[in-house]
Amino acid sequence: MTGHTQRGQCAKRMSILDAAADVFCRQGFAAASIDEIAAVACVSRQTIYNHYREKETLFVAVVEDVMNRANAMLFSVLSAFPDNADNLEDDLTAFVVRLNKNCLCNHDGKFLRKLVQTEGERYPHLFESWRQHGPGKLTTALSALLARLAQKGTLVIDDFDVAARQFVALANADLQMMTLFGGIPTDAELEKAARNAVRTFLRAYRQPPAENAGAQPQLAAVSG
Amino acid sequence: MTGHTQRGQCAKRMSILDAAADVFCRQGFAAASIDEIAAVACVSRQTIYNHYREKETLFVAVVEDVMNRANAMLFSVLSAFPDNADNLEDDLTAFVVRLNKNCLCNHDGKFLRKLVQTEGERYPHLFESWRQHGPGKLTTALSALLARLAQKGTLVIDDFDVAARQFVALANADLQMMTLFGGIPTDAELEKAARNAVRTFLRAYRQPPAENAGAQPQLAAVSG
DNA sequence: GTAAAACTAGACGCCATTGTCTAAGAGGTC
DNA sequence: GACCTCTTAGACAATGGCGTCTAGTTTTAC
Repeated sequence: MTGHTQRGQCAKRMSILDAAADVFCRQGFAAASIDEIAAVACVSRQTIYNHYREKETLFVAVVEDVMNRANAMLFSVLSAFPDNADNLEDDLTAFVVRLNKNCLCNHDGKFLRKLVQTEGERYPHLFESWRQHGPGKLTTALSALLARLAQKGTLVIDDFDVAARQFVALANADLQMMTLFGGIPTDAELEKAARNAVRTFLRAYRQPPAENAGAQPQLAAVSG
Repeated sequence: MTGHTQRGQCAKRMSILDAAADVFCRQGFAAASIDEIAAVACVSRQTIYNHYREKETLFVAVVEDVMNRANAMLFSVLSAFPDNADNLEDDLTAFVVRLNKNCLCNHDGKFLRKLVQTEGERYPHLFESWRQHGPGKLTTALSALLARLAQKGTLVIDDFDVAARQFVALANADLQMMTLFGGIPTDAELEKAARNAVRTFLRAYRQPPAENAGAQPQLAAVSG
């Protein structure tokens, strides 16, 4: 009965979710029509209503689906944060490239950002979840990872949360304009943007080479 | 005939524009209804159709109105960019506070950002104009202003455009999350965010003091 | 005061969309 | 082949918004 019929159903469900994500992202919730979603998904309109009772249910399902994918990807990228300090600039640059490419500048990232800004006030719980598991998690995790580097004496950081936010901000500095209107950066642009970001970040936070010998430089100025 | 009737008409027009900006910003173009705009503006629906032929005309008028205000404000803020290098940290911090408060975190800034992201692909010319006179202008102008500081030997910058983008990115690093979901930062938060941004920017770009003179390595002045 | 212009309130037709319903087809298992 | 479930295409009522029109009221100009 159920069980093997599931494959077909599952395929339909995914097809619908993908199509709906596409249309919702382009049109926004209000302007997106079920008919268009059905057409894009190559599925009858009734099938959509069978799986998801109404438009809003579908919308919530789409968001959760995209969020799950994005969270998994973010976790995966974060787990490859450089651990040792030789070649820190190159390693951090590669990390930023992966972060931008797979989390912030890809389809899902664009969708979630757009969505939160447009429908965030109307669906607060949805936004809350994104905030905690998306960028919130990113900042928290990065903060811990930077702390690890600082503990090794590679970086000098007074406020890890601030540094984490600045790291992300710098990583996006060159791409923000492009991603804002939907452009997808090339590999070369990603590389260059990441290099710029990391250089500036390291200039600001890198442990300066011990000038006098065992001088502990820069006693981590006051945290705000 | 015309001329003095303008006052009443003009008041109505502005009232409509304000109300429409409010509703369009909250609901998005598709979900915004003329009836609601009329109600918010305390004006009959027909009056709206008298002034602006149809919904899209009204929308374009609103965007242009907000853009003009925002451009004027941006110009005003930019013209107060610090010129001399004594007290650079404090002066830059005050500048960033003004920039964030009056250009990026205020109603108009929020509206334009939201708008571009939601309707930008549907109204490309509108977006183009914003891009040139809004953030595009900001980056270009900042780039020139930073060059002026660099020429005085205060800052060491290899790529002014990159530095300008990073300056803006850092200025927003701590506020992005908040402004994303519509929150308006308090004065204290603005101050702190600006201070963090400027400190990191200066650590990365400030001319290092001559090393072998009376050098404390990098005073990174902690001021309050 | 009078005439013209602007504003209001409401009714109206039109169209797109949502969500339901029905009859028929496709695909699988027993 | 019989049966069951999922799917499809299309018809359907209901809703709501847009834009027009009309009749009546207020404001402004002279």
